[in-house]
Formats: sequence, C-alpha cells, structure tokens
Amino acid sequence: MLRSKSGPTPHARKPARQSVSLRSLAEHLGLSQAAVSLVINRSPAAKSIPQRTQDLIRQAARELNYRPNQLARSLRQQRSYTIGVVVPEISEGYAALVMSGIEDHLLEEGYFYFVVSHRHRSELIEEYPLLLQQRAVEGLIAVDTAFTEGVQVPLVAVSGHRDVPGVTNIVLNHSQAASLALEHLTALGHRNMAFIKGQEFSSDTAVRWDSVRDAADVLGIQINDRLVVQLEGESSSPELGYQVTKKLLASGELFTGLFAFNDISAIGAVQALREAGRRVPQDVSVVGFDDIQSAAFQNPALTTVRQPLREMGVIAAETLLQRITAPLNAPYPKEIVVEPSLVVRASTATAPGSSRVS
Amino acid sequence: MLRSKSGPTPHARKPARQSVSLRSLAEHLGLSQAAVSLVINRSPAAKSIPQRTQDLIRQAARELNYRPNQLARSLRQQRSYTIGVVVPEISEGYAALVMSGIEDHLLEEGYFYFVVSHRHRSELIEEYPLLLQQRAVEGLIAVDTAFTEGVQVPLVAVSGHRDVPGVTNIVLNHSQAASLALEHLTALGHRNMAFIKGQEFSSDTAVRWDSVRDAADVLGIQINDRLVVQLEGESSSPELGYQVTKKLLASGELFTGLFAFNDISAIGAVQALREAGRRVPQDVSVVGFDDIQSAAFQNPALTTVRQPLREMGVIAAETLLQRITAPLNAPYPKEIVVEPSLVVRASTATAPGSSRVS
DNA sequence: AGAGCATACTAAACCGATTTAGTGGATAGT
DNA sequence: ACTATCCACTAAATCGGTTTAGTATGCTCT
Repeated sequence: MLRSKSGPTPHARKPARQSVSLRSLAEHLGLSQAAVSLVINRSPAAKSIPQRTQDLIRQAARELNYRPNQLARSLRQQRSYTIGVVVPEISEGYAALVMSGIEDHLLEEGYFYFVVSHRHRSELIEEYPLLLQQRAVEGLIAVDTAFTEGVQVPLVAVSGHRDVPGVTNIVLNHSQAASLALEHLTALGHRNMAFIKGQEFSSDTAVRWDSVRDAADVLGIQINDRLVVQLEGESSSPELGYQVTKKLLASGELFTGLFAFNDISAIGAVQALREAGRRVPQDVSVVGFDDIQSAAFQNPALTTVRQPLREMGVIAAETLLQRITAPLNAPYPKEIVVEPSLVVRASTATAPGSSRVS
Repeated sequence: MLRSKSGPTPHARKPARQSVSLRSLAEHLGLSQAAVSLVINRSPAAKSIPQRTQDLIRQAARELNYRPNQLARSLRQQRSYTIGVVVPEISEGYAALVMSGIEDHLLEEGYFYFVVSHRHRSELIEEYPLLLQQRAVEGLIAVDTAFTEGVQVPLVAVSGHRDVPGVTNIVLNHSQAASLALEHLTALGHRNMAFIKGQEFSSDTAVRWDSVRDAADVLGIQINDRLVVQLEGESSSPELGYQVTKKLLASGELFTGLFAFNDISAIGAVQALREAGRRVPQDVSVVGFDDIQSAAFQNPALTTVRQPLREMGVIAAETLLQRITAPLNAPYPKEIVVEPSLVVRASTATAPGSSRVS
C-alpha cells in the first residue's frame, strides 16, 4: 500500500493528507500513469481498457481522494479554464452586480476567474491585463474600463470600450435610456431640467450625455447650460452628487426636474435638495441611473433608469466563453446592445404648477 | 506579418504575438534556458555571469516582451501566489467591502485571488474549497462561511467559523457591539426594545444574539420575547426586514427602540415603520449593524454599529500571507478580535415621553 | 607541472499532469 | 503458417519554466 519511503506500517490507512498525485495513484494500482489518466478523463482512447480495470482505477481514485492538479493540466492542455475580470472598484454596487452575473455563468461552465480592481489608476489599468495574461487567462472581461493595448486574448467590455478591434462591447441602448428618462419627466410636466454628467474618466459619460442631448432635441427641450454640472473626484459616494447639486442650487436657475448620472449621485442630490428646503418629489423630481440595490430602498424610493447589470454580466461571460471556444478566426460580435427600462418609484411626480396628472 | 513557418523576411521586426517562451528567448540569445532564467530572476546563482551578458539578456527580454508563464513557474516552484476567497454572495455590500480590503493587500504582495460565491448552497460550500485547492491556492479566506472539512491550506475566516482547528478567525467584539447599541438606546431613554435576529444559517446570528442578551442583562433591560423576530429567507434585500417588522407591529406590543441584525434589514424596518405611521426617529429609534455604504445615505441616515469590514479584509489577507510564508508548524493566531464602533446618525433619538435629552 | 580556484556557463532533472505512438500477446481469417 | 486485427496497456514526449550538479576554460600559486 503506497509506502512513500520505507514507512513501517504498511497497512495503516493513510488519510491522503499530502495530496495524491497521478504517479502515486498509478503506482498504487500497478498501472501506468497513462492508463489511469485516460480512464479518469473518460478519454475515448480508454475504450480498449476493460470495464473491470476502469472500475478499479476509479475506485482507487475515490478512495485515495485523488484530485488532479489543475496547474499541471492547464500547462499541458494549454487551457486554464480561467478568465480575468477587471473592474474599477469592487465595493461599488455597479461592479458587484455585474460580477455576480459573470460568476453565475462562469462557475456553471467550470471556469474560475481572477478579479482585479484598478481604482482608475492608469498604471494599474496597463499592468493588469498583462499580469492576467501571464497567469494564462483565456479571456478578459473589462467592466467600465478601457484598455488600449496589450490584450491578446478575447476581450469583452461591459460599458467600457469604444472602437478598439478585437473587443466585444456590451453596451446599453443609451439613446433609449435618455428618452425614457426625459419622456417620463416631460410627461410629468417638467420643462426646466438640471443634469448631472459623469466624471471625465468614466467611459459612459460622453455617450450618455450625447444621448441626453439628442433626446432633448427630439422632445423639444432646451438644455440650460447653467443647469448642467459634472461629477468630479474618484470616490463613489453620494457626496459627489451632493456637492454638484449645491452648485446647481447656487446658480439660482429654476429647475423642477433633475436627471443624475447614476443612482449614487442622485442620492446625494436628494440630500442636497432636501437641505435646501426643496422637497422630493413635490418640488423637484429626481431620476437616477443604474438601479443599484439601494435605489429601491431610498426615501423616497428612487425613480431610475435601470441597467440590467446582472444580465450584462451573464451576457459578457457567455459571449466570452463562446469566443474562447470558437475557432481562432471565427467572426465575433463587435457590439451587443442591452435595453434599459424605466423604474418609476417615488422620487418623481407631477411638476409643480403643472396641469397634467401623472 | 508573422508568417509562422519559413518566413522569408528574417529581419522583419516581429511584434511578439505568439508570446515568447524562455526557450525561444534563450535560442535567440544563443544561451541556455538556465542562464536566462537565472538572470531574469536575479537569482544569487547568477553572480558568476558577467554584467555584459546580463544586460544582453535583460535587453532581449524586454525587446521580445518576454513574460514568464506563471503556470509553469507555479508548478515547478510549488508556489502559486494565488489564494481563494469564498463568500456567500458577491453583490452584497458586506462581502464586497471585505473583498476590497482583501484585494488591497493581496495585489500589493503579488498574489492574485479566485472568488467564488455559494449563496448558502451546502453542496457548493463543500465543493468550492476542494476545487480551489485543485487550483493550487496557497490559502483560503472564508467570509461568513463555515467550512467543516477538506481544507489542507491555511484558512482565515472572517466572521464565520467557530472552533475548527487550523483556522484563524477574524471576529468582531460582539459583546462590545451589543453594548454600544443598547447603551446608546437606553441613554436615549428607550426601555421597550424590539430585536431582529439574523437568519438561522448566518454564522453571526447566535453569537450576536447571546451578546445582546448579556448586554441587556448588564443594563437591566428586560427582553420581551414577543418583540424578538428572526429574519428568514436567503435573499439579502430589505424586504426581509420589512416583513418581520410588520410582524413586530402586528404583535401589538409597545416598542420605541429597534436593534436590527444588519443595515439591510434596518432599512426594511424603517420602511415598514413608516408605512404603519410610526416616524423614525421621533416614534421609534432604529439601530442597524455593519455600516454598509448606503447606511449613511438613507433618510433618515442610519445609526449603526460599524464593523470595520475593509480593515477586516486587510487583516484577513495579512494574516493569511503570514501563515502561508511561515514555517509549516509555526504557531498562528486562532482568533483576532476587531472592535466595532457606534456611528450615530439620524435614525435614533430621545424616546418619546422620555425626560432625558440626547 | 600540478593543484586549486574562479569564471561562465550548460545538461538534465523536475513539477504533475496529458497524449501520441507503439508494443507484446491473443485471436481470427485465409 | 502467416498476416491482420484487436486488446490492454506502456514509454516517452510535452507543456514552460526552475534549479542542482557539473563541466570546460583560464588563471594563480607553490
């Protein structure tokens, strides 16, 4: 019974603490590693091995608790069944939701993943894809992160990239999102609207703002430049929204509707409005963006444009795995558009003085 | 460009698409793999190699963009610089915060990590540690997850385990936490308090409740069993807290203070109270637990017992790496206690009819 | 002249699997 | 009797690194 080096108790059942290798298992069975490997992997080449032997092998594997070392497997097979996920920040609701979608699909398919967060530091954004590829990831998912180069594996970007070749972009239908929000507000009678744009570095900022302008055009809404502010700073706290809303209030311009870049800043905005004596939604209606978990549990519950974040994660994972298993030069989607939806809650209401009824 | 076989343009600068191996690099240099490896790793054994050769090697490595395959390294060195993190649920504030602490420290030290979430499914809780160990993780961090067996690598548990040997537990000082909350409420004049206990499966539920009872004893507070409810269900939404608070209200018992198991359930509780016409904090004071991000941005902002989640993640990572690099039978801490703090915000106030002033 | 030592490397084992090509023996077919 | 085929396996290469032991050359010292 497998005495590793002259152990004096040949019959002691050893509890397999030092994990069993294919070699020791094969020796124990008196067979070659090849035979054992073929059987355990149910390789078609094992068809000539009689059932009895196969049973013996499998039983021994079970008893000794044999578990193949994945490092060795991966090295030999040139398949690591591992992918890399790059996010700006883990502890934020946005990335966490996408990740949970990614995970769902990935683990189901037997893949594991590394997570790294770069907190918008550009040297990390450059370094991480390289580091991950050294670790033999078979693909990358970038959440709200725009890589520029150095990626040699399939890459799926969730609301990140623009037009780099080799990337599949999962993007929200931004113009639909902007329309949903602005149509809702105008239907409620709002005419004077304020806007909070995203941070300069956020990859969604530009597209989103363009869509807002287009939607405003279509609806015949004038955008007052003095009622447009931009988030600044890297933190992801409502504080940012709070600050810029103070600016809006200080401008002295009249507004009854506010469309924020995301829920987090909308929450801060509500706080600032309230402190200034403006009630939400009676005096000002606020629309957020994303529909993060806590949006529903604000007071008032936040009306928001929902991004299907979890689904976007699932789609990203699915698409990536498809690209990984597809033949090398197979075509792949450049862009997958997902649809937003408007979740009307309690932070929006008929504009003050409006004759319309919601 | 890059015609893989018999390319007739030997001087074309090849952009290193097929990643360069040590072998090709060595061949390119006309040296042995050993020499190149020693130099690149700055091994002491490279001291006999003259500076000129070393420079040549390093320059070639840089030019060809050589990056050693970590799988091969890990296999040979029996060091993967990888750890596994097991959490119940990623998209939840709690785990996400701990993870961000873990990541901070880990990536700094050159480790990567796999994340898996089990959503309280017991077959996954059993399987994941095994799967992770097959992937050669050098250690595990379990967040709010109690493994029972099958772990052969150092394990650090963040508010999970009880007394299993081989584990380092990072635990909150629960009795201090309970005291902070109850002292705060009694100081505000509250005498009739309701409590929301955690779900049966949550590893913190029992300790926390025991601490609450002890703290109540010390303060001379009677706990009315009809004002104690327990969360049920696996989701992590305020809905759960909302439901049980309805039960509390339905009981007809009087209470002016409520101590919830966590912030999420406290948020739901506030909602239920408000719907029942009880104002927070004028009629009922609510204390949460954890201090997740959105606690501060509730309305009213939530008074809560803060767990230093990020720090707990950092400590977990530090401790784990220490254990990994320590000699095999070195002693290790069985328990590391972290201190809670009370964050007083706007959800608590003087009890109605109380003479005390906050 | 021969021993001793430093220099500048290289050969080959090794990590733990997978996988291809092959081998020896039994049986079947002509 | 001889080839062909099948059966039940095995030897050995391979993945891409790391690491130990060793070797060839030149120089110094006695």
